[in-house]
Amino acid sequence: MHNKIKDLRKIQKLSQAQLATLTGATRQTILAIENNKYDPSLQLAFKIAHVLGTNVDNLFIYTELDDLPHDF
Amino acid sequence: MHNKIKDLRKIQKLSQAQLATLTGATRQTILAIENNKYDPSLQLAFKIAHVLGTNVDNLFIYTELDDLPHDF
DNA sequence: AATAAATGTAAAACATGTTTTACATCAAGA
DNA sequence: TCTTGATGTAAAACATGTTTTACATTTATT
Repeated sequence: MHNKIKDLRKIQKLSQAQLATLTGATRQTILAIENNKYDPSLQLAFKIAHVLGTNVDNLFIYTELDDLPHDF
Repeated sequence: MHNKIKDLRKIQKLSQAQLATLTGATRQTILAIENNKYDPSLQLAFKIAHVLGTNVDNLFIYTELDDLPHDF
């Protein structure tokens, strides 16, 4: 799983801190998600997509890798 | 947040156990999500949507309530 | 009515996601 | 060059999601 958050955020000229405020999350969370440290919860995914003017299916790219058990 | 999983699962004539197997989750997880005990992870949301022949934005309904802090 | 399959309840252990705090690095502008 | 804003690293505490196990209830089938 990866995502287009950083790209869309920059298009909107938002900082990580601003996106965090707009989504009710913290800057650390936005940072971690942008850098693929982990994936957001479904709720946060919806909020981010909404703020960035898109939807979850467009913002996040589900890869075949995500079908494998997590210890691969 | 709520979802259409139970409805779409029944249309496909799948049991909770079958849907669990097809998505790599357990029956308890499917049960809990169908009954809104909690929301799935983003990965699992994508897998369920895929198995049920739809997408995340269609399968899950994000409500205004989800914008409130969790202690409301 | 009896059996089996499907669904529901419950709780502990574990995995993942989020916040908080603090500090480091990088880039841009004064 | 100094300062500021933005981004990155790190780790502990906490919240949420998932599995495992066991058992109860409902629904369908014979």
